[in-house]
Amino acid sequence: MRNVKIYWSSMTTRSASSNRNASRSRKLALPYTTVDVVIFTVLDDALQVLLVQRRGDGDEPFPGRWALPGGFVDVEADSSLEDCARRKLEDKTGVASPYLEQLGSWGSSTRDPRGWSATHVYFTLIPGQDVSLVKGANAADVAWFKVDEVLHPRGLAFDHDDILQSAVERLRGKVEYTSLPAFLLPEPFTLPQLQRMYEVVLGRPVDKSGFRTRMLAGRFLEEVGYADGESNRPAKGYRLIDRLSLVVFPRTFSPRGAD
Amino acid sequence: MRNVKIYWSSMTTRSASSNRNASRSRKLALPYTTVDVVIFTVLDDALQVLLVQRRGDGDEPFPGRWALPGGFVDVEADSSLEDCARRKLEDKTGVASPYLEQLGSWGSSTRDPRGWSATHVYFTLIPGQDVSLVKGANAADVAWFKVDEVLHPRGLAFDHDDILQSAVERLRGKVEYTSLPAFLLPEPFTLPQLQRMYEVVLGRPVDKSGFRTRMLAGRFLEEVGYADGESNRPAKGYRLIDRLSLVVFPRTFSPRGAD
DNA sequence: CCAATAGTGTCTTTCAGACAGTATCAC
DNA sequence: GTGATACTGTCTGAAAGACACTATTGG
Repeated sequence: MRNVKIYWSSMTTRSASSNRNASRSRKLALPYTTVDVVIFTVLDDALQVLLVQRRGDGDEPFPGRWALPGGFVDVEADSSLEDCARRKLEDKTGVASPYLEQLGSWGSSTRDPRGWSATHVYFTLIPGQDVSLVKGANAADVAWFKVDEVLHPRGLAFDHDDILQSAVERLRGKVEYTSLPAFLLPEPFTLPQLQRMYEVVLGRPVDKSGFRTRMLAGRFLEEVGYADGESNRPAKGYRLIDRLSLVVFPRTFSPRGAD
Repeated sequence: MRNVKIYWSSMTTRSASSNRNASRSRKLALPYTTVDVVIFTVLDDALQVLLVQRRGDGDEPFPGRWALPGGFVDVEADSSLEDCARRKLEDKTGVASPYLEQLGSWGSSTRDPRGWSATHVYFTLIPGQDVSLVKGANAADVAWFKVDEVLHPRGLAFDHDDILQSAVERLRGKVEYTSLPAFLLPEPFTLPQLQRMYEVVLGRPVDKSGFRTRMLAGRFLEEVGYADGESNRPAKGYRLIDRLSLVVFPRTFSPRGAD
């Protein structure tokens, strides 16, 4: 025998102030709304993440600390959350990545010292080579960091350690059964290169034969000439048939149900 | 050769107004922040979702239309997004469901006619029996609906059709390889009952033998006596060892890689 | 005995994992 | 030829799918 409130509790409270279209001058305090982007790449055979150093002066929280790129939603400029995320990604990297996935949202009264805030987090994978140029042409406050070194010891601004942790788990999880790592390579790429991406992200070797079978069975790659080899047998070049969508394999790479 | 902005664009704009802890009286407009909950159950051998009818009077948008339960984050009362979702769930159902998963967030300038808004969506599964009492004790504006009938024709308020669609896809997807449907049953339950939950959600029959092997191999159930049968062999009763966490099976139920 | 549902055994097919073998380049 | 890397073939073992079989209740 429980009781049930009939109307939306907050809704009711809110409409009691009887201003419908006014988005300013209200009674109820609104949380801050931000968007952050976790940008992964593989450089130097290591999984890396793009971080931005917060300003050391002024009155902003976490001065001088490194953080995920992101910021407040701009009601005038951003038409949607994904739109906002895409712009932040392009601002920092110059890359208009087609693949952008929502990771989740984090919101609480304590995560930002300025007040109640909620952030919508997206993540993406981009080819590292494309961006190194940008980084070189810039100052020290945008940089790639090896994920493992960022996570211990933890030290990012806000709750970005938690967010990054989640992103890495999601990434490693999905790599087991999707074609995600293909987004880490510039096209055209070879199967051995792609295999390397899987190995770097997963942190373990992958069998060559099984790997090739799987990739080709996925029907998401199309041949496009040969890569110019170094001094051995040249590998076939491939590119994604559809650079937007992800292929899901029917099984994971190695069933971990070993007990 | 791309260019890179050094500072967070929105952040900069914002701090230019030079008020750090003030959460009111600013220049920048803030989006509305809401939380919605997709509450699933199985009743009458059908997957159902809890909906709330919006008020027909007043100046609120989508009067009289059905919507997912949810509403504005209350900065005073809610300490976090999940906290907020849990309260809304309990308000509507009286159930303090241990399992609550974040589905994603939807935010844009157009989804709410009152202005830029972003909603954080959670979803949960609860035993239908527990709640039917509550519904009986109440008026007509909280009710269960068969998911299939809600989705076509679509007709929910806001973008709740899209959200529900996503929730159903996520649910069906995860049911293939997790123990999710166990949350649809009151404890103790039997394996045949659990199998039924899988079949209802997936919309197809599941092999008995394989099903039992899988569930028992998952080591997430513990025996607890026998169910009092009707007029045939009584089944063993089980309950979840850990009512909070989900078990992930190494493979999906039926590899859909059939082309 | 029968009906009905719970639970098990067994065969087959499929497929990942392992690894050995072959192919094609530079020198 | 050698060395190096790309690519393929084959065997094996584990597990899912299908389905027949046994078990335990009430009447």
